Amino acid sequence: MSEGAGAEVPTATGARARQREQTRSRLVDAAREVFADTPFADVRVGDISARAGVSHGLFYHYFPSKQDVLREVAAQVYQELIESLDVVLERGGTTPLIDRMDVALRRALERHRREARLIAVIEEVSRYDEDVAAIRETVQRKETARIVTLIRDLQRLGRADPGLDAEVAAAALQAMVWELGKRWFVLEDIELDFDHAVAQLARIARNALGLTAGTPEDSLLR
Amino acid sequence: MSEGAGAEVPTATGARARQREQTRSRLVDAAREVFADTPFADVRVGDISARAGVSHGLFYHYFPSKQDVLREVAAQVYQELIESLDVVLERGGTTPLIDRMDVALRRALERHRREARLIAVIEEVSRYDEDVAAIRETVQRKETARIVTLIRDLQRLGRADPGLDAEVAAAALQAMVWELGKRWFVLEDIELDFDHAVAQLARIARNALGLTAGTPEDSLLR
Amino acid sequence: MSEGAGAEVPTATGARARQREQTRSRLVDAAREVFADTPFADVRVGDISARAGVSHGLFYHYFPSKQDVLREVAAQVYQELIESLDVVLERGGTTPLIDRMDVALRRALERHRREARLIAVIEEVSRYDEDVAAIRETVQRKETARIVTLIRDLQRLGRADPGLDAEVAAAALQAMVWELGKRWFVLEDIELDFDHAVAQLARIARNALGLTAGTPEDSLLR
Amino acid sequence: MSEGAGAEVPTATGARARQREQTRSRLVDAAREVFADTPFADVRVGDISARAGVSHGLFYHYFPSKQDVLREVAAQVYQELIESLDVVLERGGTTPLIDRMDVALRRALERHRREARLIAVIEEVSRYDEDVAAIRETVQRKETARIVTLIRDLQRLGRADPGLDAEVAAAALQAMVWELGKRWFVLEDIELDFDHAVAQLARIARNALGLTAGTPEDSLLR
DNA sequence: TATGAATGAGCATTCATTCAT
DNA sequence: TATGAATGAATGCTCATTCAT
Repeated sequence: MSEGAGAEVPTATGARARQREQTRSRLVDAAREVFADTPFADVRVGDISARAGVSHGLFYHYFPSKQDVLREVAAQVYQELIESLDVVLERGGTTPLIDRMDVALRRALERHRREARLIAVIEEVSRYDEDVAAIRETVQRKETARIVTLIRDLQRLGRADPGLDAEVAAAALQAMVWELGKRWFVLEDIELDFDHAVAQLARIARNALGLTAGTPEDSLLR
Repeated sequence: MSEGAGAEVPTATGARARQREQTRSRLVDAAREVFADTPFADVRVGDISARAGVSHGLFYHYFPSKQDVLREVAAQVYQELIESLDVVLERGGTTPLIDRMDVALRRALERHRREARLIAVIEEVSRYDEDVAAIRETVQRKETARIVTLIRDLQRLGRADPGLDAEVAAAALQAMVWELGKRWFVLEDIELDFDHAVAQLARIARNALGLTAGTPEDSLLR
Repeated sequence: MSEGAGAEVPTATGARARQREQTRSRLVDAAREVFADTPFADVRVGDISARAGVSHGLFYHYFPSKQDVLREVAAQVYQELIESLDVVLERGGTTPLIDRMDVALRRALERHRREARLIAVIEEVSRYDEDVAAIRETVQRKETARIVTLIRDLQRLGRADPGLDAEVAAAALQAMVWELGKRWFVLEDIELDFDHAVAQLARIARNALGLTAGTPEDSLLR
Repeated sequence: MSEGAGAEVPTATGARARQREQTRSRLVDAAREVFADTPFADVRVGDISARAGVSHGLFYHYFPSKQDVLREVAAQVYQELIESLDVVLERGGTTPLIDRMDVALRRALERHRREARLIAVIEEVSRYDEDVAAIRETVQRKETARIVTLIRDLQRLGRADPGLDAEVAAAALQAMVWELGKRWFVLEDIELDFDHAVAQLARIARNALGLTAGTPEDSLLR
């Protein structure tokens, strides 16, 4: 055999670790699906383990409780959320300053369309679970901060209404998107063509900030 | 009949009915308090009857289940919500057209400040209880319709951005208020001076709709 | 009807209270039986409620947990134990001083014969349940104190070995009885004729204390 | 065979056996510690293997169940117990007959002081585990028998109360020691100076048996 | 021999709901 | 109408035990 005998133990360990990681993700993935489908309080641990295809008891080798998986799911979902905005909103990105709000809006709504149900559950639980609350708050604050920076940059360039309190404006725009996401994709109160709605929201946002049209040189402003 | 005069029966019945009504509202009030304090799933029927000062079993003389009281509470809260806006937004009111958005915004936020926790619970439950969902949807649609009308009136008078889809704009502004209410008063992510925030939000809303300043005759536009 | 109408409410309440008390005792009695038969850790709440002939859930209307019924049982058993000795050992009783040890010994062993299994369980649980421990300790200390008094009285009259530390001697005699009770009636290591054994133990106890034979006047010593 | 010389196999096997024995005692030692600390029913196999520093599963290579280690522990503890008395009580020992009871008492109490918690657990379990019961019974019977012999020897020499049934007296004295041991060292009801208590118990025992003082020749009586 | 992932049975506990009084 | 005792279904969680590696 060409593989050294000593290598076997680490390999075995590696296999174990891999196996462990796999089972764990299977549980988290199952939890994501279940949480998206069922009111949090009605989710039984058995639903999750069943969907993951493992025994009931095994759940407890990986998570101490139902709330704990949700924490993991929340972290995951929010991570994805912020990553998808980071690219657009980060200073020094490739999107022209003046267009960033538009692009971010579309990205955010796309993401909400996909994860709206989970987001709603996370928000619900964050009302009484401190850990989940902390995760939610951290991510939302980070997102708000990005928007605040964008608005201030625009104000500094004379492109946005200087009378706006950037903090309030950022919170307001963010709130608009999150709540619309919920009504549109979870509560399904609203029926709109996606592209039309995004275009309109972009217009509303631009109006709200008092954005003035860009000039050719704007592409240089990052 | 050996029992007292026939006249007594209606009186007795009246007393009964009054008593009944009283107990019923005591239960609803107790429920409002409990729901505002406790995650819906954790509320036990016993909590409500205990707070109402009646026996556990009596609850079931009035409501078939926990969800049913919530329906009643939801109807109540939403009724109050819409009434407080109706005065402002109804056509033919005394508030000048151009100022209605401002006033409505303030009113709405005041109401949310007071009932934010209940609103959050109702929204949560409406995700899986059709009846509550129907109540919520009806009221919100009514509110949206009012805003749509206002925006269209403003557009017709050449005071608002004619490029806006009034439906989308109305939904967006409404979403902004409801979500800010939750973050501000329930999740307590946001700390803002109430008057400053209201003024800023009014400015944002005006910008968003592209409202142009009013002229003296505007006070005639209702 | 000769009974006043007003009397009905208290009667009804009385009936309720009686009913409640009855159910409670049924549970306690059932618990006594079960605990005597089954290792404490193996007792399921369901065993108790089943033997009491009530539903599983009803148990929890009366006791917060299995340990709590045991506390009640312990209190009961120990109360009976001490009462059966009190009559003999209390100063001013009718039993001549010199005979008290004999009588007490017989009484105690009779009681142990009847309740040995429960006593063993209580002792076991008192190793890790503070409340049960407190009950056991209180009663045993009281019993020891009685014996100490008896020995001191005998020493004062010159009837018992003055070189004995009454505290140690009392503890030793008490220990002898309790442990023999367990080996004889629970572990069933020992097979003895009851009366013969009691007579022998009385002789051993008298020897141990160095009791000198009584004179006719002794019947006056109480 | 490509693996080393044949001589290695026995050596390897020897090493294996040594290793096996080592792991086994590590488990037994760990069990002793755990059982002394934790109510038997609350001891999990995992506690023992964890304290032994081996994996959970490995436990089952050595013992079929928790009860089985306890059997081993019980055997060990009781073996130590009887050995420490054998030296004193065995006929033909070096201790003068008349002093044996004293010495045995002290030895026994020293042993109990050290192992009281384990003894209590073993006794508890022996109430429902036949194997443990057998171990306990065997040792205690052996101990009783030694005392019976001693008492009979003393009676034969006219040194002890001839009216005593040696069987009952032996059981009574043994019971006294075991139970005092538990109350003193496990339940901690009693607080006594060790030497004082031992001296007193010796006096009580001597009284109980009616032992008369020895003469110089007694040292010859063995 | 050693590991620890996986299984599944078992029990305590809670609580909505009913019903005799 | 009002009470609260009684029911029983539902589910979270633990842990002994097995087994693939």
